[in-house]
Amino acid sequence: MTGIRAQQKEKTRRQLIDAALGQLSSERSFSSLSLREVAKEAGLAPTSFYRHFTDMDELGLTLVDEAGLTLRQLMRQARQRIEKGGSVIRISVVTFMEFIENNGNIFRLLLRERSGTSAAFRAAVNREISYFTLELCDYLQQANQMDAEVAYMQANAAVTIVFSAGSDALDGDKKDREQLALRTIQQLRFIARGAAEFNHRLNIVKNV
Amino acid sequence: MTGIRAQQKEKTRRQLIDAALGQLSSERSFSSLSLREVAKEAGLAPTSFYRHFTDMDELGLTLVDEAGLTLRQLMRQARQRIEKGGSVIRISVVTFMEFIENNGNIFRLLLRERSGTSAAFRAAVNREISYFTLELCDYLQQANQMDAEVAYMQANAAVTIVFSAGSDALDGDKKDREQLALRTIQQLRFIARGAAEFNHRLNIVKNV
DNA sequence: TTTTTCAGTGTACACATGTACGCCATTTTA
DNA sequence: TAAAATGGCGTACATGTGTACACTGAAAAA
Repeated sequence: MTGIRAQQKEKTRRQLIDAALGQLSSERSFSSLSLREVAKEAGLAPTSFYRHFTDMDELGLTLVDEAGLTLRQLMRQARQRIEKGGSVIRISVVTFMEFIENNGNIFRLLLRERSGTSAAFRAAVNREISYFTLELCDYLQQANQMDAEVAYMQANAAVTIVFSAGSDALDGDKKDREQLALRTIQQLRFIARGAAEFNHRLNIVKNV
Repeated sequence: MTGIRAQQKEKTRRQLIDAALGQLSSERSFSSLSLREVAKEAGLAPTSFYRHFTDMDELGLTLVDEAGLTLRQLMRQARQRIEKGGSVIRISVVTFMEFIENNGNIFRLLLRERSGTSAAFRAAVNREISYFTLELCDYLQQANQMDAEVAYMQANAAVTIVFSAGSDALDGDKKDREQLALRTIQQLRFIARGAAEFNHRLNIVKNV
């Protein structure tokens, strides 16, 4: 017994989430969405909204979680591609750019709420990004036998660069995005090279 | 003759600008400010606002210009310090962190509107940041005899990293900020090292 | 079967917003 | 000095907002 009632409730909850996501665009931020708008878009009376969320904020935090999920799915996709061989950096950047093309509004949500007016939102977004960073950090340590701290600094810098490029990509066309990808790849190589060198010197010191 | 009238007008215009700036905080973004609030804070009747700006948007763009001005003043300060000797990277980062401490709300404005819902705002902020980047790019070319494109990529990456660190610094305390500064300095060194090496290889190719 | 629970509705209210309009007082121009 | 321009004010209005409240019908529990 699933509970026909709980099932229906879950369904309209999703409608609310999807309604909110659907209203996001380059000229519409989550904070500019009203409870009434979202409820209307979901085909609900305004007051029914409260049966699912106490607040627009609560809905928003749910969206951020949703975005984090999409982000992790992105990473899985990238890893699969990497296992098939090729430049790790290139594949990662290209995958990320594809992600942005297909999930522009979700990415915008993350970008905006990261510097938004709600501390809870900022924390939630930063948490998602830190997962992202830590996974990359692990990878660097394992694949390149890197010092933990050096790996973290590289991972953090790389994620920052990639997210910033993603932000730029949102406003550009296909052509811009390709050029942006090339630049980003080069910048990530700078970082990787600098970190590797530092790591090398660190190893020498350790062995003495 | 200054025109006692124009003089007074300029004064209340400033009051509006300052009122808007004054209302910005970590939990209050420009887009959440209402025309009435700003007018009230400036000691004006709501409708008088229109004597100075057609729109809140127009006020906002003025604020972005203001922020750009502050940013350039920051660079001047950094250059002065650098001329007195010391690590360029360290001095730049420390200066930037000081800037954030003293101008948190202006910096927040830039961060937020860069990913905001108004294309005009985004363009304005990106313009200011590109000035910032280009100046650094010039410096790198001149001081390190760097290839133009490599210098640009380094400058762009460095500015991205520093801005992102600035964003993180906004939410932390003094202690966090110091640690953040150290990390940022190291990351900038990674980038500088990687770029320098690439530039070196480029020179070899050119000389053949 | 009877009772309880609860997702969803419609009405209603107080409140904040942008801005049109007409007025005033003072500076500026003629 | 007379006329025009203009910064600032108060009133007024339509619109959108969050949410309190009482209600309904169907599912779940007793």
